[in-house]
Amino acid sequence: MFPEVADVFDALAAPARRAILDVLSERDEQTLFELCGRLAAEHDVDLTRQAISQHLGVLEDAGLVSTRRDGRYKFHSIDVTPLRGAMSRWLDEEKNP
Amino acid sequence: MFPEVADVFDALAAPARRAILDVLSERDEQTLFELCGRLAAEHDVDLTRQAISQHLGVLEDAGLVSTRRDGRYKFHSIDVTPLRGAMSRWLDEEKNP
DNA sequence: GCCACAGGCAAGTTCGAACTTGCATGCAAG
DNA sequence: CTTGCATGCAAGTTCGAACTTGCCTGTGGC
Repeated sequence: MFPEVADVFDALAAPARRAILDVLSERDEQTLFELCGRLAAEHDVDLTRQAISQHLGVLEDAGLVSTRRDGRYKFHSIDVTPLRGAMSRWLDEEKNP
Repeated sequence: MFPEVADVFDALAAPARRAILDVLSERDEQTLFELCGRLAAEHDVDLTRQAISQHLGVLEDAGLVSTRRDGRYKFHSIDVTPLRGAMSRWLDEEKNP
């Protein structure tokens, strides 16, 4: 039930999803419509709302985005914790001669 | 002409390529045939030699693998430098309140 | 109640990465 | 030079992710 490391890499593979993480790293707690606007305006991402929603679902399944529901709004935030776990397999094995 | 950040994420997207990096992180300077053997034996990667070669090409284009030619042998080594550059966009912006 | 807004679900299309197959190249040992 | 091994190139197939389209659900304001 917990996100796998492979899901993290799959999530990072799409440029649109990396742009979403960029937008969320500037400010947390953004709604789907806010994200769509910022992506189109500042990141040259011209996708439909549904496409962005699907990307957010992938990011959420990978554990990179957490959500909070409030009425008819759903706020999205970034969580970089899985990033460290995914990269540690190569970055932690530093040569210490 | 230098590898782009997007190439790094594309390279990391395929499980077979992550397995290649795992094998190379255990020991550098391995040939294509050595890699094929270790991948099949220890990582459940059952691909043809040509497939592994193509994956190595992608990794090399991304700057994650460096090569050295000696006669009819080609030795491959891992280079984690592009990994840090690719991840810094999110991991470096740590909250320092 | 009704309407407008925020978001979710599902089926269909398309396009490219991944993989295979077959042949070509280059080097080295005999 | 011939033979065998390590690698490279190129064309073809397949399968799934990405994206769109259309409709549905739910919430809040009037």
